[in-house]
Amino acid sequence: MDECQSANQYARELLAWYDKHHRPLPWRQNINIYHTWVCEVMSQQTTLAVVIPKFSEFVKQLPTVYDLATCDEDTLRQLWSGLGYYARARNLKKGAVFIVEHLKGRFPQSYNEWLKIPGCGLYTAAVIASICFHEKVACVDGNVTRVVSRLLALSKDVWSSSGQAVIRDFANSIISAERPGDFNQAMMELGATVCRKTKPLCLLCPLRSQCLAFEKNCTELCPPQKPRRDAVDVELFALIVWRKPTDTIALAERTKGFLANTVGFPLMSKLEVLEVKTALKSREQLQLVELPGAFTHNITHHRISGKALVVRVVEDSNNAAVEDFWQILGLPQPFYWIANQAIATKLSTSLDKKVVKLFHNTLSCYAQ
DNA sequence: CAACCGTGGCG
DNA sequence: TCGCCAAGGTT
Repeated sequence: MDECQSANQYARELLAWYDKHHRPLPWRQNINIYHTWVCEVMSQQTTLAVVIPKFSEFVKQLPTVYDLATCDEDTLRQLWSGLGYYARARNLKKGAVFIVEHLKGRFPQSYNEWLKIPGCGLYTAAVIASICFHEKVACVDGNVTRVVSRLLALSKDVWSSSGQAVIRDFANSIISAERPGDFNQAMMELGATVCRKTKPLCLLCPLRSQCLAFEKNCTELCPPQKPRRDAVDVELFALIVWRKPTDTIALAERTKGFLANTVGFPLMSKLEVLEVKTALKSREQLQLVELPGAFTHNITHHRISGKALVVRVVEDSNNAAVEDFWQILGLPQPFYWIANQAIATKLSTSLDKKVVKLFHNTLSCYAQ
């Protein structure tokens, strides 16, 4: 029963600290399964400061799982704009549709059931199950990994799947049976505010007396740095197909490469730009202009230097020429004509917003 | 299992 | 300014 005693001590100290010091996050006001699900998916791989306003707007516009399941894609994109990893938003909606269509709108009630929901992995299922259903299952995120690796003075291999299993097993061995949800949130809160990656505030830590890394004075080595890919430079071109007479612009659902499955300007390599130029030689009604200026944009480990090309459709009567051109180049389908004035409200990704800014800057230059 | 994917904020 | 990073999941 030694193990039980010490486990209780971890949880007891941690929860006492949490009760006193936790931050008042909007989704903690009162427990709501839908809110918990949305905020946890939103919070994946991002920072809470960014999530908080986005979360509030999201649940204001889509207050229930029914609203999410039936919302249009454009609304979803706008609500997710700025959060990145758009597959999370698509999966969230997929999950809502699944819950409405196959579960009669009744949320899954357990860890194992939540694991079946799209975009819901070990972490998210554990958080939801513990907070909403008091299931005794520990979540493991970057914070929990850091806290546990220090408690146990683990200075290597905590990020691999086997290492994560070790972290998870330990967290499960000390989780509070009475308040599993608060325990999980407390571990993350401790990692975020006290047991920080750099300059941890050990003197304020409720688990200090049980922390091996503190005892050995090796918190800087625990956990080891996450392995990262080397940065890669990429040159990218965005295609702005512009029907000048009607002042409309083509946006497409990109199907591959960067920002796949999002709507915006077709993106291409320098090589593909050459194909565009060749295709345009025999089409006098389409004029190609490279916009002055450039933009930079990072996507994971890619350092993108981008330029924008305008394909100007001179005569509006010639819609067929564009269709033809689009198909020959294998540009992403389907594509839509959007009024130039409304274009900013239709774009969701940060990269597309940079592109359109370049375009509008140029237009205003010519107007003067 | 390693690689992949977006973004805004911060030191 | 710029590299690093943050409440992961999918393939």
